[in-house]
Amino acid sequence: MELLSVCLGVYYGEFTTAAASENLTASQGKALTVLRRGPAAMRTLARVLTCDASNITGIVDRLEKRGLVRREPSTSDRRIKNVALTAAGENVADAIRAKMRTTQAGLDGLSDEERASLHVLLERVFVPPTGP
Amino acid sequence: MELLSVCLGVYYGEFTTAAASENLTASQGKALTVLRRGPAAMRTLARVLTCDASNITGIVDRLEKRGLVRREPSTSDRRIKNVALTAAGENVADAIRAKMRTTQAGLDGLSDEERASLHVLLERVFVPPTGP
DNA sequence: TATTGTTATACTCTATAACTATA
DNA sequence: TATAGTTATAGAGTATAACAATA
Repeated sequence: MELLSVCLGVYYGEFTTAAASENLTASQGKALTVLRRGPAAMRTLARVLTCDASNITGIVDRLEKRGLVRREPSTSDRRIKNVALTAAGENVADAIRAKMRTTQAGLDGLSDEERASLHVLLERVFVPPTGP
Repeated sequence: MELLSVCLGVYYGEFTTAAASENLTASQGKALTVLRRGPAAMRTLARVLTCDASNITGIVDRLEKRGLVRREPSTSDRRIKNVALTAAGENVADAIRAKMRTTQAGLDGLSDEERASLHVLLERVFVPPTGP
């Protein structure tokens, strides 16, 4: 428990620093990281970032003002706005990922077998089994 | 890397919820958790919470107003104020810890051997070797 | 001179509540 | 009626810069 807290603190600290080096807050960096997988509705973004939907407006506002994301109307539901990374946003998201050096180096220091083992153990601790 | 981010989210979310159930923010809860190990100077607290020293004033102010911590002058250096948990603060810190049920249950689900293995792997990834 | 804690300031994140436009 | 996004608001966290007291 203690060690988990320390490790996750290191990880979060490194992510915050990486985001800051691109002049982004941790929340903004996290939003870009999420959008790296593909566009998402404002509501979806709120759920993934585990914050109230009203907060997303401001976060996306600031990212959009810097040209890192854009809002696109949904074709199927006119209430929905999808947020997508711009080319500049993709570059920044990639840059943040690349700057997670300590964590990445630590992972690279493990053998494939050890990495797989860590993966399994972390999943068992943190990813709750989906009941029927 | 991806999984680490998920684990961090789960752990941090659970901690935030546990702190909120005691009407505390995550930062306040973290401060109590740190002080559980013993009193610390304002400056030390800032370093552990990885934030600027100026922020600690407000965080400790709010905790002190609720009677969870107290400021004590250092006997050896009159510039220093040590922050210590009150009895009430200890109770709240214990309550937060007890409410980290999902994480604790996940850890309890591992065998002693698996837990030891996880410990070793996490240390290798996150705790950098101290060079000479 | 350097360090500790504080204050003042500005920005961001956060939840709540109320609003609009759609469904 | 219910949902998606927005706005307004208030409280909290955050870094920066400047300050008084002490080392």
